[in-house]
Amino acid sequence: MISHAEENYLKAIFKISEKGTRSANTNAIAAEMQTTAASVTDMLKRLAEKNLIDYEKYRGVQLTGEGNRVATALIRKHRLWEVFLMEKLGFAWDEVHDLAEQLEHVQGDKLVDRLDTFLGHPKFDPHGDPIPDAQGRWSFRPQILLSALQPGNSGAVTGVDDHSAAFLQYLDQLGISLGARLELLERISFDQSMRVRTPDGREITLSDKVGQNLYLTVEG
Amino acid sequence: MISHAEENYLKAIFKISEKGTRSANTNAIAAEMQTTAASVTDMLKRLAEKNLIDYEKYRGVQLTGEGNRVATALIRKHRLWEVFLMEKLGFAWDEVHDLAEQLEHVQGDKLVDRLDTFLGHPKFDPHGDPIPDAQGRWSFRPQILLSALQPGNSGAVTGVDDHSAAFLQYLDQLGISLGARLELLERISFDQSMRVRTPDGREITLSDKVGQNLYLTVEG
DNA sequence: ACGTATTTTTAGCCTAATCTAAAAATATGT
DNA sequence: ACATATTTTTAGATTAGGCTAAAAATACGT
Repeated sequence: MISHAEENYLKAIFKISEKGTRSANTNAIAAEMQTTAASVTDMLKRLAEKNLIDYEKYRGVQLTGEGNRVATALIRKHRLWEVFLMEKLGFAWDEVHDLAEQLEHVQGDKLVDRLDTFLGHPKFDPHGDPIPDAQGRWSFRPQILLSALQPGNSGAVTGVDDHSAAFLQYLDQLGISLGARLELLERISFDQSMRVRTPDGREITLSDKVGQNLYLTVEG
Repeated sequence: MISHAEENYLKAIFKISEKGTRSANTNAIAAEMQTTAASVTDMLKRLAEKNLIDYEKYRGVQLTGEGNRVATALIRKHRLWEVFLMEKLGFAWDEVHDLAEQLEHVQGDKLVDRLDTFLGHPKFDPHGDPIPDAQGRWSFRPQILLSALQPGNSGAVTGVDDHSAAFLQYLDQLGISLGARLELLERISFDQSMRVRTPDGREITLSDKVGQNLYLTVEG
């Protein structure tokens, strides 16, 4: 039996390890979980005891095969519920995260699999993040940051890096949603801001910070 | 803030009070919650402290207005999720209870209301139990037990009293689902068993115990 | 109405998960 | 390489929720 708290720690460790830059050390986990380092140490002992992580004092942690399986299943559930909330219940993409955070802890493999079928086996969630399948396999697609695009080229928005409500609401306000085709017209060398053409033909200016958080897939 | 455990106690107290026969005393609550009387006493103190119940030592409990509101909202969520699981995900009616038991604790009024809209504002759940609306108002419809029906009369199955998987699976096996029209042909005086005609024209025999757990609505 | 049975509460203990403060280990800068 | 800074762990306390065993209150049968 794995508690909700334990599940959340496994997910946090997965996320940190995924980024690869930082090692999954105690402080990083504490920051991700919004808790104290002492609490994290406590929990790491418990997770190691259950063979969900490999843990050596002062040396950071790594998920075991089983820990990875649990974290992957959790992410699958989270992202499938996000799709449900947006596609079926009409929530906006900045509203789904907190609800999915609760729904992902509902137990029942049959539930997840039927939800997956009901939604038509989606491969990506409303933020463009991949949804692992029932066997834990991930989908990939080539995507680059808007800020890495050469002026004159265009692509479809397929993901965001920053998942904050503030960023997502700003994108809504700009009329940019997942799938929107953007053309990079010009890069301003002074502040790295970008002049971009939106799907409806408008020309807008985006800051470099926006460009660093928008993933595009360049067509054919 | 009300914890999951507190919510479950409120729901249990509601259920016991609803039946009316027994008062909501400590032992009844312990039985309903599958726990000990000592644990119940502890919790009752906490719930009284939060003004969710009226509690006098040794004298049983009653929900306050607020306690009733919380319990009603919980039942609303539970039953809406049951409808979702059966109608949208194709679960059988003996499978939905345990999943709904988890889903009902997901917080978010907007979620419930949107789910309600998505499902078309159902008034009854897959077991025929009424679903309170967002204001806590209940739907009623006239229904009587099959065992109280006069031979020669017929009605549509609109509810079950026993919600156990064993009973529901037996009904499935008999080809009796919600909405099925049954005609009571004959009552056997020896053991109170009943000869009944099913929607597909078959004649079957049902025990009195089955008759005591099947609610019918008699048309016109 | 009085002794017995039942119900309910109290008391004391347990586990999971969290916290703060202090100690220990590791990392870093000159 | 050594003093200082940072990170991590330990120690001890807290809260929610649950348990068992014993005590107290209430109910019941004759």
